[in-house]
Amino acid sequence: MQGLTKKQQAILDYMKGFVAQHSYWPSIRDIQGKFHFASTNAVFGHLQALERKGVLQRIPGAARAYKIAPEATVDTPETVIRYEGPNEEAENLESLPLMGSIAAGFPDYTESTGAVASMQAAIPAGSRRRPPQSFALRVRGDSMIDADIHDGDTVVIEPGVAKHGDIVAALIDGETTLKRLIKQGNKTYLKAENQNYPELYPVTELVIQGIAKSVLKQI
Amino acid sequence: MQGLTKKQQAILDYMKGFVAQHSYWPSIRDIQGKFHFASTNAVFGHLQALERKGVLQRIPGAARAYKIAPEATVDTPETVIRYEGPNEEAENLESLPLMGSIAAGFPDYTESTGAVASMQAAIPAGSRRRPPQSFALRVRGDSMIDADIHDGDTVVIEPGVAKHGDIVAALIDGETTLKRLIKQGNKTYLKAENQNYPELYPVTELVIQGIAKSVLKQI
DNA sequence: TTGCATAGTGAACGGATGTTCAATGAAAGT
DNA sequence: ACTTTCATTGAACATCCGTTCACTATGCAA
Repeated sequence: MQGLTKKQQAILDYMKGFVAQHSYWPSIRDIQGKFHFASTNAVFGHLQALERKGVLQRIPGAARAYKIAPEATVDTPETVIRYEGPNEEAENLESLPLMGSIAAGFPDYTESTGAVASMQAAIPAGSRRRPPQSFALRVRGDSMIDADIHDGDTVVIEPGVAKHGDIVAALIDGETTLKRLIKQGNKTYLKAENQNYPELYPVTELVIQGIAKSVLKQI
Repeated sequence: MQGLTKKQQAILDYMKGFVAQHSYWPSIRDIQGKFHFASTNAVFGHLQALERKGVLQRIPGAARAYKIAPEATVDTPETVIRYEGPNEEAENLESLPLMGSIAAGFPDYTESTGAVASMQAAIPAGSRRRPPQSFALRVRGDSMIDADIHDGDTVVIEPGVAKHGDIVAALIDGETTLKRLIKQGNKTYLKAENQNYPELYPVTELVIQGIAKSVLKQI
């Protein structure tokens, strides 16, 4: 049960990004096209590997249907946050599965890759009533403590167009990080809310998975 | 651009709920089965209607692939907190209405409860392993700011036996207040976490509605 | 009445998509 | 050297699933 291969990680990242962008999963042939495989079976094998390693769950026979396995590592209860309108039926309710953890620090690979492997991006569709497509992420790291977001907190992420000053979940080097979005002219930065961290983190290509709307803190 | 039909709304809600639970969209036949249609075309027509009305976007030819149009109307977010185990079915869920708002200050205002009546907290029906019965309360007042609980926050309350040091929702003079429970010998106090408030609030008869387990903060 | 949108049945088509079989080669561990 | 795992090709299969066609029925507005 070791870490993921480079390509497995890349495929997983692509799937996460795809889902975050489209709100539905890619087909095997979508992935095949992206990675220029000559056979769908190449993708199929990787997906099997991802499932065998426990980071992805396939739904046999169903098209564009996957689940990201919740983090197997030690953590507190699988908290789920849900938005709901008044007087709604139970079946109409929406839950935000806890997709995994999010790094609040910049990716530094001093530690092994295993811990970071099982992140998840967005999924879900959303509620017409309130959040369009929301999901919850557990925060790891301390780079946002000045924004009162600490290690172990759970943030609710909503997809949407991020503005200057928003706290966003962004995909950097295959890992989702939580940072404040800074726009200066035509340049974009990600800023950690921690005096001990470098002020601005310039980015050219940026995949924003959503905007942090609220924080759930364990007392 | 009139509103949705009852059935259109129901189908849309079902799709949203399905995605929230499974992290992938339902197929047309999934919907068909749910609503006991004899033909897939019944669903197909409704999906077309939903798309024509602009609330749903189909991706032609792609299976289980949809997008939900962001909602135009703006209203106050009806935030609800919910605990759930992984891989839980929606049918097992039950929702309990929110009790109202909770005063984080000692009872001093005389306010009606009407404004906050419509929130709901939901918990899984079957799973005893997680919170037995949880509910959410919106915090009013500032008496717990030293515990990082501010006005407007939402706290998740779990029934249970409160220990010394727990933050509890207690009923005082007919109003629920949020305080830290202090036990000294055989005496019990409620303590506000605010330097400007009196340290201890002695109580003889105490109705504890639950223990605050987590806080949801709007960013 | 005449439309027109909504709502539905029943059957069928065809493409999209997951899945399997056979086979090759490289890298890594025994 | 031998086995295992990983990575990939190529072709084909089975079916899931979106889509279309033909037809019926209701309620509503012009």
